[in-house]
Amino acid sequence: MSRVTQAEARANRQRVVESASRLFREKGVHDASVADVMRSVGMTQGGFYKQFASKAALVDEAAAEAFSDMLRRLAALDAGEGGHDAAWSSLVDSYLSPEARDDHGSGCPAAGFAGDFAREPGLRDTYAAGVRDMAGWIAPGETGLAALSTLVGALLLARATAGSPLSEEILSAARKAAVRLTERTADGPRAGTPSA
Amino acid sequence: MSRVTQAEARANRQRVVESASRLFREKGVHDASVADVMRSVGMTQGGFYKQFASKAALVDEAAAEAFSDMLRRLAALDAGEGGHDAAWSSLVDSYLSPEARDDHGSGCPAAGFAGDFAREPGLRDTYAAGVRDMAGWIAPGETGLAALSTLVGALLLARATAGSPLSEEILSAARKAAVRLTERTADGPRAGTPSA
DNA sequence: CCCCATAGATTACAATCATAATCTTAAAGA
DNA sequence: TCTTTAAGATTATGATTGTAATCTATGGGG
Repeated sequence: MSRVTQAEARANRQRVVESASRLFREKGVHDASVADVMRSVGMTQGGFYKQFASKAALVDEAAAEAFSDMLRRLAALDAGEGGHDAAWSSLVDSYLSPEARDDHGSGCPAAGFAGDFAREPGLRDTYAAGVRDMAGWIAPGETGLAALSTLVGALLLARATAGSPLSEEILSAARKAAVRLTERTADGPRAGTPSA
Repeated sequence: MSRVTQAEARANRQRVVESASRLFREKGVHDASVADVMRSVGMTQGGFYKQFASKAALVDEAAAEAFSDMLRRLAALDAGEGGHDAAWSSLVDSYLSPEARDDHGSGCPAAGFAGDFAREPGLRDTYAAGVRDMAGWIAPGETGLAALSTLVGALLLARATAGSPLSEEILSAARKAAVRLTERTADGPRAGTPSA
């Protein structure tokens, strides 16, 4: 069986990207094979290279998809009551929750792809753009970058120590620290002010 | 050629563990094969399973080795002038330097192994113990855990965005934030005080 | 000095992988 | 309707992997 509508083919391609974005975060880029990804959408690996130049190209698209998904969620948080401060506080709580720690598949792409992009030059632009956007949402300038670092580091440490009581301690400690990092400093105008 | 002194064999085993601890951090656990590790110490994969039960067992030993190495370096920092505060400040600067970002091989095991241990239950005890020790060195209680999260997150983000100017921005922002996290709070006794 | 336990070499194995050529069939264009 | 084109299936390829059996020769204990 084969040959579907152009519209169906485009939808299939999109389903591949979306499923890949989950699988790559869940099992890791290396442990999710092309065949795994295709099978997860009910297809065989046959048509893969008709749609993607290589697995690396799919990784790139999957990361982009995951980041844009995350940014959509962040924008939705802003629409709630309490403005951005409340949205940020809410993000910290959900980002560093035990549920988010255990759910690798739909978690933060900055954390989920960090290990895989660290050794792969060439397609880091997508990742860097996503990180910049996420940090920018948190707070402008250095504050956002520092707070995002804390979130990502705590999530990864909590995942790698899951099962130990230390894992929850890390989440709890980082929750407080992240909020503290975005509070106004006593001796400055705003914590988020760009540096010199 | 084969059969060496018991002492030589023990030394060879140790060299394997040490080389593995570098290689696993440098290329990733998945991309450093057993044959790679053995070849890196001038041997073939033949004798590997005479010394280790599995690759996972070597990963465990390699991580333990990397952590004890890191802790030795931390202890050495404390021996310098200025006491622990100066040691901590010095660690932040070196930990979040561009050199440390680019040198995956001898870098922090909490960061280098984070991705690999996140999906591998069973041998997380070694990793958790190492993380606890490192955080404890930084500061007691939640402060140490939060500061370590910031360091690890920033290092991983900086690595995954290396080549982009964002990478240096992350390092710089996190350097300031890490120090700030360990400063005494204005409205509390000590930042590092254990929580409720 | 002799026997044997064993470190390490050689070789083999069964999986799994990314990639690709080939085939089939139905959609798209005329 | 008829031809072209491409989506997806089937199958193949060559490399790499973790693991392991087998071989060897040499230290170490007697």
